[in-house]
Amino acid sequence: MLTHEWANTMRVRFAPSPTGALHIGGARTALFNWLLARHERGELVLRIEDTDRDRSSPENVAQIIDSLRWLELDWDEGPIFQSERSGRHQEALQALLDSGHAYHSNATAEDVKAYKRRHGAERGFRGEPETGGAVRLRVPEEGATVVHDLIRGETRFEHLHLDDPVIARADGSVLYNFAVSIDDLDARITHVVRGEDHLSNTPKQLLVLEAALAAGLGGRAQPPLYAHLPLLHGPDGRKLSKRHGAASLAELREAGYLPEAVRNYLALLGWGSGDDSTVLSTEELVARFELEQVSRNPARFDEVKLRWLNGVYIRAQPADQLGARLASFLRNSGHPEAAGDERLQRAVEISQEKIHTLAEFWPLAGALLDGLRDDPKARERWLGEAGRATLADVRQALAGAEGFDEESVGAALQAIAERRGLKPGEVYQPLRVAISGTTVSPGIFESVALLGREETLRRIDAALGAG
RNA sequence: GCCGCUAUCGUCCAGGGGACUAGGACGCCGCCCUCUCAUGGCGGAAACCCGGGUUCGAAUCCCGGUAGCGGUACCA
Repeated sequence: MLTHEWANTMRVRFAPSPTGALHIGGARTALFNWLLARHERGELVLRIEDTDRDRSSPENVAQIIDSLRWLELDWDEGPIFQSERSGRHQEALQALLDSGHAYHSNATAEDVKAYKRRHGAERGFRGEPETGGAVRLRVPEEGATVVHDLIRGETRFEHLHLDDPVIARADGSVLYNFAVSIDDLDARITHVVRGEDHLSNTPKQLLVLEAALAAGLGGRAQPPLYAHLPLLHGPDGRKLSKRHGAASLAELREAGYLPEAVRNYLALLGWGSGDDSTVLSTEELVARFELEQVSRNPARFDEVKLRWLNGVYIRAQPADQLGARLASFLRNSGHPEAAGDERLQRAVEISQEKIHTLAEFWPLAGALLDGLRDDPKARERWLGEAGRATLADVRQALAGAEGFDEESVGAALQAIAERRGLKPGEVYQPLRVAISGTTVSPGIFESVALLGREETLRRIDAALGAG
């Protein structure tokens, strides 16, 4: 990775705007910056771009930081709040005004349109210096600004096509393209890694940077190198939004995804490991991550694949760790009593290979911890006359079983199937419905053993008496 | 409209002039395992956007078209 001669350490930044929750796209950008910084032993700066006073809120800031923490991404500096840097911004703005790189302009959006109608649609707006109004950056008439993008190669923007951009409002407050440039300069950022939607902004920022440097701002610093990441889309190919599936990190968390699985999955969106491997620990991701391997194509967020990957991580982790995570998940998702249940750990163990997300645990095994589920179809199908007859046998066998662990339960039930000449399922399904209320549960022997003899018989009796 | 980016299985990622009868993963289909649901194993269907050009040879390089996306704010 090339480093600037003016800096011996790579410095990258993640700069979310607190106008909403942290989106999956934003999280991917954060992750890529984090991976890059860790891979290159560089530094990551967190900056909150809150210059849009109307849409930014402290709640959103807290939410974003909370999401980053949940994803277990850390940073070396910040959060720096852009809004707290207005003094510096004013100073820089004045310097550009003084040096003639910027000028006051009262031109409105309508004036710009009219200008283009006169000069041709492809011709950028150029204003005349006035006494008041907004501040525009003076774009050089000749030449072009070339973005040497680390992912896309060179992209050339002819100055002819660029409007003189407004960099400060009439009230003096600065705008995004200006604040970003000055902040990157001051923070001595060496590499800007962000979404492709910023590619078109880059020449403006480069122009601000050049003007600032020419005006004596920034000391020995130089403009950063840029890398524009392909955008992330929803499953339908359209922009990611709340309308389809989980769109924010918070929703992913509530859906029971594990942060390490989310990191793994997100890393695969727009980046290839180089050797076709898909399951990569965070350590491996850090070791392998290269900006050069980042794809230029937009990617779709596919929750189905995330779910599969999440299942891989769920199965791979130690059962006691999964138990602890499930306890905390249940506590936060409306089942605090189950979180404290001493049988939870065992219930988790017998469910581990059957669930893909933390949220899938409760529907599968919750009946073992609290009460019966209500599934009329299941009762109708399995607790009819034949089912109840079988169940009566099952009751007797279980009541008289030697012990009540998985093995003895299994032995007792198998004996019934043989004696009555039934297929295993014909014995197990009535029992499953009797003890859980539904047709889906962890393994029947394990489930019965977990319930214990007393509770199992109680539930069987209820089923036998019900019809 | 103008400016820009992108284009390989349904999706993600490989392949970057001959090793391509285009590889891996998810998903899908079939079979096996099996007490439900899963897991696991085996097998299968499935793609180089279109048209020109360069070349002995193009998925790969060039041009054009088309499509998708982004920008075009006194938003970020």
